[in-house]
Amino acid sequence: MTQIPLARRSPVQPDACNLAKAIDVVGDRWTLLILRAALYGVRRFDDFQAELACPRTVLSGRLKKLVEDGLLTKRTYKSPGKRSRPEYVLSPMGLSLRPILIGLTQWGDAWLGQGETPPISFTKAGSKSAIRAAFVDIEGREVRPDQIRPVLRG
Amino acid sequence: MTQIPLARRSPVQPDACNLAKAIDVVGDRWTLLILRAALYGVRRFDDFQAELACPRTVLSGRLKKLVEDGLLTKRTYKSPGKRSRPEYVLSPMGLSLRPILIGLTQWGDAWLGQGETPPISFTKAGSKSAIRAAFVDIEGREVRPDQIRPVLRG
DNA sequence: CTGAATGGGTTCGCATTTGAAATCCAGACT
DNA sequence: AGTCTGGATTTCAAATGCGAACCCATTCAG
Repeated sequence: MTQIPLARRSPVQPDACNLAKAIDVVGDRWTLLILRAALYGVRRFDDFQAELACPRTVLSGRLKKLVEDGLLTKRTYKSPGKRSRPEYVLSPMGLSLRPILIGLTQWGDAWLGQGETPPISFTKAGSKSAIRAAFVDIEGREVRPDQIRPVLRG
Repeated sequence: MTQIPLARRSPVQPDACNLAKAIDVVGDRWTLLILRAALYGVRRFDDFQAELACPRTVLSGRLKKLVEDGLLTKRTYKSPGKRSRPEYVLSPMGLSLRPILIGLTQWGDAWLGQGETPPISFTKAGSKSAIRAAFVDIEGREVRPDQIRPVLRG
């Protein structure tokens, strides 16, 4: 197992680090739960609310921030015979978080699932064997975790 | 671009979902920032504090929770001529979050980096070309995002 | 033309969490 | 004995969170 050498500070200041910026955008419980629901296709205010069981104030605030940050797009839908309503759909920026949330799901399956079969898993279309989050080189071949090396700019 | 079909509810109840459980464990700004630092090798209370600039109360609480949840291991170190101190090192459970945080870093590079060269990137040992987070099938070959299919248990 | 129903919020009051600073504590060094 | 230092807890104001109630516009039913 990779042992990480002791460091007094991280090599990149948090405020210059895109990971820290990403954490500012998605590093919040409700925000992550909203994105989880959105990736499953939930789009409407009341559906989010039923799904998350969170205060409407919080939901309203988080949706607004997600739209401002560009992860969700607010647009209008209209079912026939009903008035038009806003719905919140994932933008490309939001959609591209999918691998990360699937990775986190699988991490949860491995460490928090108490040995039970995961309720949901992922396969390649047309295949039955499971896929997993990993790293690949430029040619799409897997790179094992102990082969990963950080490189600082400069 | 994959368009996700409308759903009123997600296919897995949040409290049965390992993603939701994972979010309960790591879905917090300070927790994520602590893990970020830990993955770069930070281990000691004051080093975390200098790195994060967060209240010591909050840091103390988060470290305790991370130990309880099993992501960090509290152990003792002793520099010669100094008294022994606790340090917080990543457990295997914590280490296995690395791909996810690297993935999130690259997501931030892509969407929040304002076109600048990322301050840190990752390569395969002995190679110069960058690696990226992706999905692989059982044989370690990449699976494109639009090929991913969720499968419910049952 | 009312009146209720529905979806999508906002307002309000209170409880919890957070932040910043001060304090505490144990062991090593002088 | 006194001081320094890393690792925390205490204190209290300020921010954020929660839940419930309320508001608003539209549509449908009578």
